[in-house]
Amino acid sequence: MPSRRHFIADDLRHRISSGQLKAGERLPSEAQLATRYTVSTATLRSALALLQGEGLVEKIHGSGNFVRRPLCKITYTGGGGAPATWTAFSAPLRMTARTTNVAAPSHLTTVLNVPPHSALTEVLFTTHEGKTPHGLAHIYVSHDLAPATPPLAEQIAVSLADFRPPLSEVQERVSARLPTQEEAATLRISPTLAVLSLTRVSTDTAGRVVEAALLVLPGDRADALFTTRFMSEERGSKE
Amino acid sequence: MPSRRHFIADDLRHRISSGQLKAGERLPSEAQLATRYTVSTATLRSALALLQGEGLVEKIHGSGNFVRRPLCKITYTGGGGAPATWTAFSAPLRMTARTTNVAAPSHLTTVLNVPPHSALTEVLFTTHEGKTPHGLAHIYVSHDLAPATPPLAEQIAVSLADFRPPLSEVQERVSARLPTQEEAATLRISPTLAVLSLTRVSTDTAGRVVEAALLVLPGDRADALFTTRFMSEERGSKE
DNA sequence: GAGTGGTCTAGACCACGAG
DNA sequence: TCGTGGTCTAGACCACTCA
Repeated sequence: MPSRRHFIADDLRHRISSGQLKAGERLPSEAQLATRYTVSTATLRSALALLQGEGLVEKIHGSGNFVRRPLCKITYTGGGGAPATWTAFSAPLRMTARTTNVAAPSHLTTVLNVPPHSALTEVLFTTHEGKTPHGLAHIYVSHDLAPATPPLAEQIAVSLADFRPPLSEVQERVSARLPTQEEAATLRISPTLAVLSLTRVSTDTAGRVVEAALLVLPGDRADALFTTRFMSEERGSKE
Repeated sequence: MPSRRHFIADDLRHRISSGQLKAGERLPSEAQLATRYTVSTATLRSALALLQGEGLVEKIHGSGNFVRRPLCKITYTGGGGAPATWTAFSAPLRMTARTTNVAAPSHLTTVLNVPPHSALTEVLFTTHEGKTPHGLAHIYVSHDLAPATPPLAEQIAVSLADFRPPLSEVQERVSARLPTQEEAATLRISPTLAVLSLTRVSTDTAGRVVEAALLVLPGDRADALFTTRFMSEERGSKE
C-alpha cells in the first residue's frame, strides 16, 4: 500500500502530464492542497518534495509552487570533450567567476599531488540560465602552472584552454548526494533535492595534475553524459 | 545562522570523525537523542537524514541508527572498460539475476531504436555485498541479438561478453535524484537518500543498439568513475 | 512484548516575496 | 502588509526487529 505522500505525488504527477496543470502555472498553496487531500502540511510538503526531485515542480519561497517548464535539462559533457568547464554544458549559460589564490585544501593535496598549503589559484564559477542558478564549480589550478594569473575570468578561460592539447587523461568521479546547506542556498534548491557531484582531475602528458574541478549540479535540472568510442583497431585489452 | 538540524548533524558528524562514536556502533535511540538535543523527533530525524546522505549513518528499521563502517564506496567504472555490468564494480559482489522476455517499454523504444512492443530480453540484477543491497540494474537486450537466450544468468553473462568486441560506442547518462518508492524498498534505503541513476546505451560497429542498461545505485555507498585517455596522435579536433 | 524507526497530525512561529 | 513556503513541535499510531 503506497504511503499518502506517494498517493498525492502520483495524483499531481498525473495532473501535470495530462495537461490539467500547465507548465509555468502556479499550484494552489500548500495549505489549500493539504486541505484538499485532507493531510497535514508536512505530509503534503513531502509529496511536493518528491515531485521537486523529479524536476516536475519548482518551489519558490514566499511565492508558491510552480509546474516546471517541459524538462530542459542541462547536460554536462564528460570526457574532456569540451575545452573548458563552462562550454561543457549544452545550453549557453551566463556565468560569473571569482578568482582567488588559496592554500590547497587538505582534501585536494592528494589528488593534485602538491604539498599541503601550497598556493593554488581557485576559480569559483556559478552558472545561471536566466535567474535560476544551474551550476556551481570550484576549479583549482596549481599556481606555478598558471603563472601570470589575470584576475579576469575570460583570460583564465583562455589560459586554461591553452592547457588542453597536452592533456593525457581526464578522470571524472560522479556521485549523488544531498547538498550542503551552503550549496542549497547558492543553487536555490531545497536541501531535500539530490545534487550531482563531479570531481574532475586532468593530467597532462608529463603526469602532472593540471586542474582539479569540483562541480555541483542540481539533480532536477542537470545530468552528465559520457561517451566512449572505440577505435576499430583499438582494443581495450586490459582495464 | 544554521538550522537546528544542521547543528545536530554537525555535532554528530564531529563525534563520529573524532572516534567518540565508533564504526558499527549503535547510536542512542531517536527519542533519546531528541531529548538530549531538546528537539522534536522530526527535527532529529531530519538531522540523521543528512548524515545518512553523507554515508556516515545507516538506519535499520526496528533496530536503530548505526555508524557506518569507514566508507568503502562501491565504484562503478564507466566507459565500457569492463566487459559487463557486474564486473564494472570495484568490489566482488554477490548478485542475483532474473531473466524475462518483455515488450519494449515505451521510454526505451527510441534509445534502443526498435519498434514499440517488440520482444526484448530483460535481465534484472540486484547486487549485494553481504546483506545490504548495493545496486539495481535493468538490462535490456534486443531479442534477435540474443537469439538462444538461456535462462541462466551465467550464460547470459557469457553471451553478453561475446558481444563486447564489436562495440563502437558506449553512451552513459548520469543523473542524481531521489529513489522511487520501489527502489527505496529494494535497496533498503530511505526515500530521502539520493541515488545515482545511470542509463547506458551500447552501440555496435553496425550502429545497432546492442544493449540498454538502467542502473540505480545508492548515493551513500556508490559512485561512478569515468576515465578518458587521449592518444598522443589523437586530437579531439571538434566536439 | 518491548523497543525501535516510519509515517503522520494539527498546529506554531519565522523568512521571504510582491503589491 | 499579507500570503507564501521553511522550520519546528509534541505528540499519535503503525511496522519492523529481536529477545
